[in-house]
Amino acid sequence: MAKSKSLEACPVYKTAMILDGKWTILIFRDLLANKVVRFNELRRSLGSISPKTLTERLTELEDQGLVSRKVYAEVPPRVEYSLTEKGKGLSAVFDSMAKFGDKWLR
Amino acid sequence: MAKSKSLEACPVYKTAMILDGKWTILIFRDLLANKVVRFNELRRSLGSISPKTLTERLTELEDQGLVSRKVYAEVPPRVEYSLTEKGKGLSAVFDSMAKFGDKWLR
DNA sequence: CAGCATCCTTGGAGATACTG
DNA sequence: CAGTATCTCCAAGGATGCTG
Repeated sequence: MAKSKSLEACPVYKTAMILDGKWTILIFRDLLANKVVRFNELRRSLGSISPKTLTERLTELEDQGLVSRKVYAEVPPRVEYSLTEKGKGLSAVFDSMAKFGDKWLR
Repeated sequence: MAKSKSLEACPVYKTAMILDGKWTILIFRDLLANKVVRFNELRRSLGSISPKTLTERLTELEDQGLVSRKVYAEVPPRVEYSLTEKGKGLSAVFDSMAKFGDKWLR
């Protein structure tokens, strides 16, 4: 979903832009289910995502304040991802989507 | 958002697939606001969508049973689009997205 | 009016190899 | 382990002209 000018005012549209991307909702799903996840852990649970794409999505989500990234100064490196309060705010959206899906899709 | 195998079971994911596409949520927005809309009317209110794309989206939505298409045997032709009950079922999703947007975005 | 047929462009994502 | 750097590709959309 590419950006559309003139709609940056619509809260529904802005929320939709957050959820855009082939893997985004799956990342949220994992982060909602597990409080804290590491990079390769997330990568494995998503299945076939490339590291480039995962990094891109996570960086975007972090820049939007939806995901927090904690780096531990260890060897080997450890990085943990989790949802911020803002990110957790999306759970209501997911709930309503689940309800719709359960009722109308298959 | 391209399809991902193995997730056709997740109701959230399936709902997200419905909403995918650059113009889809905007089309729903118009159809939720106005009970009935004609092709060029929709086209104008969306702004810069190409007729090809609008036809594609509407056909998809019709195939999914979300939008109903009524053709009147008149000259010039008149075609009216509106939401089905299933389509209206998405309003709860839009509501929760609006709430999130209002609270967290801007 | 409501599309359809064509051609073209773009960027999101995949694959793979490499590094601090 | 957690990424970065490249290269490649395809499908979603855009632009435009035509038609029943």
